[in-house]
Amino acid sequence: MTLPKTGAAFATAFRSRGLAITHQRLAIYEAVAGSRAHPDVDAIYRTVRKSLPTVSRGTVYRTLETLCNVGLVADVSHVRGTARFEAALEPHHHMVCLTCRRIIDLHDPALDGLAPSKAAGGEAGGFEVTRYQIQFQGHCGDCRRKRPAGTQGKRRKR
Amino acid sequence: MTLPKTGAAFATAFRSRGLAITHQRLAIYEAVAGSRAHPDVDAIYRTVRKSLPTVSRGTVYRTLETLCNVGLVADVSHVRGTARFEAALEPHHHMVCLTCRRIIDLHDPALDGLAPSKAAGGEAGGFEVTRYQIQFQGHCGDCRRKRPAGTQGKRRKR
DNA sequence: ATGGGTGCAAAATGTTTGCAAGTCC
DNA sequence: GGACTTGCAAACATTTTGCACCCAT
Repeated sequence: MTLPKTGAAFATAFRSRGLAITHQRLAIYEAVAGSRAHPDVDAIYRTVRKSLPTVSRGTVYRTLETLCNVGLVADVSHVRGTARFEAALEPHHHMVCLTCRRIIDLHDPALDGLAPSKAAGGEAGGFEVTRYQIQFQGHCGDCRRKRPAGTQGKRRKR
Repeated sequence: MTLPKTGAAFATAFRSRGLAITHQRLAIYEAVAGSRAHPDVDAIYRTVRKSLPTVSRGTVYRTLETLCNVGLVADVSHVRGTARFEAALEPHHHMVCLTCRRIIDLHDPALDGLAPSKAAGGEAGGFEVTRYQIQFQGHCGDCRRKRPAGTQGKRRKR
């Protein structure tokens, strides 16, 4: 689970869910897995076009959603959708409910003062941290009460 | 700096930058400051319409950008813009360059195992954390070398 | 063969922008 | 009065969707 999934892992993830393995899906997955740049849809689209000149953007969108659902790919910006705002008070963190998209403020002194250790960030060289923010994702009390549990929604609408 | 800015702080922030204080700006700021729900543009627009029935969405967008720039309001989802993806490896964190928008992976064991302390989240009641992700924001080595320093860009394009 | 997947194009969202008119200092 | 703001509408960018055809299983 540490390095890029092999084609085998890819095939397994799909077969076990009854999803077809297509050239497009493979190519799109490889485009993401082969980049360290956290590419956006357009970058992925352009990359895939090189090997499959006829793919459409629609397929890229649909496939990325599928890949996210099967857990092979992740959307980096975990709070997606329309922009959301808050009054700028002192820095704090957020708990994001994956079911109802509610965002709950979290002020917790225990989480202050973190910093990436020098050793860690390979490419971190010279990165100057202005501030940071933690997003705890999960399910809020309300939603857990409503839905049994583990009954996760699909990818949220943008 | 702890509780919602007063009208005075609002006026100061604007005057000191030569920005006009208008009904719209005040109402929009109050709509954000008066909500704990991290409202999106549309929610803010609808709230403001109650007192200023003629405001336009354009003004809401522009004003929110202005408020972000003067530091009175913050965009909750700090990694905004188009959706960006990565292969799902083990959980890790990100350093986001505010200048060039580059996202750098950060694997740092020292940052694992965090959890919101029970005491903290007032509304946290029953929130079940599935995972979490830290975003360190700042400026990457490359950008710091190029621009003197403190020369921050405006709000990034969506 | 057959049902899910793809390509294409249109539609739906969300956000930005140009410009004339209005407002704040 | 002059510069900054607003409202409006059009332009843009991004993402979603309907539908006919195609291809993995």
